[in-house]
Amino acid sequence: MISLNNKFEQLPEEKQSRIVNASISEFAEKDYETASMNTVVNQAGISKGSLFNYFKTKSLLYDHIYKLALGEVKSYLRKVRDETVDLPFEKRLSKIVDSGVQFIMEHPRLAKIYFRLIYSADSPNRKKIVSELQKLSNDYLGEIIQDAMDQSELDPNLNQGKAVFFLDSVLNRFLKDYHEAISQGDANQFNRDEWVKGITTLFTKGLS
Amino acid sequence: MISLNNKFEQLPEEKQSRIVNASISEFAEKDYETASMNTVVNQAGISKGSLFNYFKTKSLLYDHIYKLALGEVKSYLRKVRDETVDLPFEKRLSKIVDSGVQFIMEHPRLAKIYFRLIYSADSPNRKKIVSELQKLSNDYLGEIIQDAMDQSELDPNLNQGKAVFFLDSVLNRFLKDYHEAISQGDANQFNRDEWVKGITTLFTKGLS
DNA sequence: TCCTAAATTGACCACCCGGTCATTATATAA
DNA sequence: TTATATAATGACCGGGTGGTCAATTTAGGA
Repeated sequence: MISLNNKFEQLPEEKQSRIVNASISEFAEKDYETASMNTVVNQAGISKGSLFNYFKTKSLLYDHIYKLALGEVKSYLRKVRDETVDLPFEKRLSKIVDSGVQFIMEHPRLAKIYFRLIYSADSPNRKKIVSELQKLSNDYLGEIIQDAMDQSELDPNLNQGKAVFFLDSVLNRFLKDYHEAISQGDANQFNRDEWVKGITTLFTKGLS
Repeated sequence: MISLNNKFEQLPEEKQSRIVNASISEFAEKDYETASMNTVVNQAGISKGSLFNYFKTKSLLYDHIYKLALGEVKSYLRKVRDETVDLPFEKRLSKIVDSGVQFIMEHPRLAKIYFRLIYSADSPNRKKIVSELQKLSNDYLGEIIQDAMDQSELDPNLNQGKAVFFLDSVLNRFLKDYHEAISQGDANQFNRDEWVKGITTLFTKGLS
């Protein structure tokens, strides 16, 4: 039952990674409709027929890449969650932001695909993908907020869903701006520590 | 010196609005690269040659539409700002959200172009446009927060820039989700009043 | 070494794109 | 009514797209 039809997975790893690499670059640079299979094959150094032999359609190639990106994101989230279970809320939040920033710096192209997917984008399975990501984020941030409530670092009676929504909004926006700043060269107009302190204060005491 | 070269503006209004209408639909439905001039001319009921006579390039047509959309947004913002100058922060915030929701319902296609532009999008002058929008929003929300600080509804010592960033993040995210929910039919999972109360509380007292 | 089965190739297909421009239709003034 | 200037048309162009498939190269067992 293992690997029925994916000829791609049978390929030597070096060739696989050439293809994956070229695909990531292309889907990071252009949105789904505009990304070109011709560019991918040229950059990967294989023939067009081969690519369409490995992936029957453009949509299936995109699927492969997106799942790969999502897997990376998930493992990052899991790692930071597990590494911070017994830290106080503020420290935890700080680590989350740090690891987000780190992910962006280590995988700028995957980050671009991620943001392209979340905001706008008419990718093949957009609705399904976005709701999957939504759930992922909800579970993840929900857990962290719940922990903070259990430890009485946040009001135990607060509306968890709303808190998650606020946190998610601000986090995503920060990371998106950060990513954009980096990919335009003029990075570190962002003081990360100060920013983290700001959002923690917002959550625990408000702005007043 | 008035209207040197724009043959478009000389057209009878009915024809203009047919073209504008078709263009808005197309740019709302597809992103810039994918949007088709052929679709526009067919939907507008004019010939291709004519459209390219009125607008020399696709990019110039997009410019026209985008400026039109931005004008509508601005007038909305101005209106709600002026109508709420002497209301308390919470009421003011509530009105802002309301007017955002109202705009989305009255101009769903313009809203779609707006969101497409802000997030992702490889539109011709993206960088310039986005920074213009950023400035608009900063000035607008900055003014409202400054007023609240002056009235001691918010801490007079708080970092205004940061406050604007938080508010902008949450507002935009809310409106984006709201817009998406509406355009998928399953609206009003959103309790607007409760949501407004939530964000006001967050800003004035935090979540704890 | 030869034969065969599988992997790889790139010319080719139908289609669509933004943009052009010679031709045609329309409005206006004489 | 006719001559002329202006507006509108759509066939056409070069180029790019996702996808196909007959022909070729490659690999491995006998």
